[in-house]
Amino acid sequence: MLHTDSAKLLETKTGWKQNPEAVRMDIIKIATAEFAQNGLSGARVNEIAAKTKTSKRMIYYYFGDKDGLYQQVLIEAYREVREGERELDLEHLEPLPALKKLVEFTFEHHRRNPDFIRLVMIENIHHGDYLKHSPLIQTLNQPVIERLERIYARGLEQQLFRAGITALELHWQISALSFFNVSNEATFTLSFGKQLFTKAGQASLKKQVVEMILRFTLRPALIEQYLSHPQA
Amino acid sequence: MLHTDSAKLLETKTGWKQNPEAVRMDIIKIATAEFAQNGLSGARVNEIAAKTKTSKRMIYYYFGDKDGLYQQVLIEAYREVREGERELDLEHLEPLPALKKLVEFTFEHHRRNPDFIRLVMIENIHHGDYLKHSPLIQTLNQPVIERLERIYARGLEQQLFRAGITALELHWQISALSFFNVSNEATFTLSFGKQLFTKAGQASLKKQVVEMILRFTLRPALIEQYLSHPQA
DNA sequence: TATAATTTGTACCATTTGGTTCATTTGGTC
DNA sequence: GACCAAATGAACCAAATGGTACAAATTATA
Repeated sequence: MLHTDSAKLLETKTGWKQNPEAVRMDIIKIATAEFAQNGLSGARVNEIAAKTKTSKRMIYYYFGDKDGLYQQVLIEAYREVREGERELDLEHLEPLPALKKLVEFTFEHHRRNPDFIRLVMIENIHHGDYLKHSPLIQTLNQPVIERLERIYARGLEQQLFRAGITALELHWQISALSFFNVSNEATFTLSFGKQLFTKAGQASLKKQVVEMILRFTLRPALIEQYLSHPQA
Repeated sequence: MLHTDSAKLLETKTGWKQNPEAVRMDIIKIATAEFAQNGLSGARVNEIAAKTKTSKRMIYYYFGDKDGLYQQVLIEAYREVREGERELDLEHLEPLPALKKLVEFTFEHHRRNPDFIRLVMIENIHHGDYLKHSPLIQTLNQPVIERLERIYARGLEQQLFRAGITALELHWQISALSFFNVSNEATFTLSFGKQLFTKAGQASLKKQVVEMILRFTLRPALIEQYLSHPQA
């Protein structure tokens, strides 16, 4: 009975053919949602197993223990999200539109991946203890900075951007604004109402975030010229 | 033996005299640290009880169950943090210094209260379910917006600030930058190195955050004039 | 001082939870 | 088709965990 569904996935080769990779990914998918929803200690291995196409036995067979599963979930989540960012082609754009597009994309990308955001929150609650053991992450994240660096360098060259800004700090700022928007929606809403989290509110917020980054980066003399201001 | 210490706290009135409020606060103090460190499901009632001057029995006597304790911890944390913000007197300052001081204060205040930040993170993981049942929070948070509103209104009047900004969005932005700085330190460090979290890195970051808010708020024509720029 | 109400300590319990044991099935290979 | 290694299922377990029963101590009160 458990196999009526999974059989389809598993018989990619001849006949039955065991397909560990598919089973592994099925477990990770389910576990991702479960950890994101309930946290590390909040998630239940039994619950994860029940929602999986396979059994608890398999979770321990493939991942050793709960922590091992959580760790793989984390890494997979990072990989997938960073993968999604790679499509973004900014090299052929002028510095200002490139920066604008990058900010908009980051803002939307975070919004579209709340489970990833939640996993990162959870990992931060744990002081990054599980990501520590995976040297893969630096490699995975480095390109983000380099891309931003190139945009900034071009903007400097063209005397569009002011000097004295580091790509790392700029990335930090873009991340902060985009991350917080998703991570703290619940408490912010309870404290100050839903306004900012309606469709209109989010659109406005995105625009403001873009403006904030651009006004920070542009040479002041160019701000009026490059930013449209509808009502004043 | 348990009473050798607590007795001192408890005999504020005549003789022994039970002092529930002191016991309650002792429990909350310990529980705050424990929840902040381990999350809701991660924290252990037994552990909290052990570190307390009193017993597990008392926790259930005063707070009903684990959730009840967590809820009180949350509310108390909010109250205490907001209390700390009230000392800030901005009314007698000119709009620009007032805004600058507010941003700097928020940035430092978050940094100084990591346990509060962690509790808010945890509560967001739980979709704000426990704060929902406490109508006190809106009341507790409203003043922050009003204070910012007054600063902005004065800045507008003096033609220092540009039009079209809402106090709520501005507060959101200040919060985002200050919150993220503490909440995501672990994963950000693992991804991009410790640079931004050394003493020098944090000082720079604070300065950049202030600049970002001011450049966003000031009328462009006034930026060069009001912001010092040492190296260019 | 008898009595009622509040407060606290000890021992205990039912359930849940992460994790395992053992046996079986499956697919490939000689 | 005999045999082996990989993969899987079901029942089971010890420990941890939130929570409680019961009784004792303390205080206030009449």
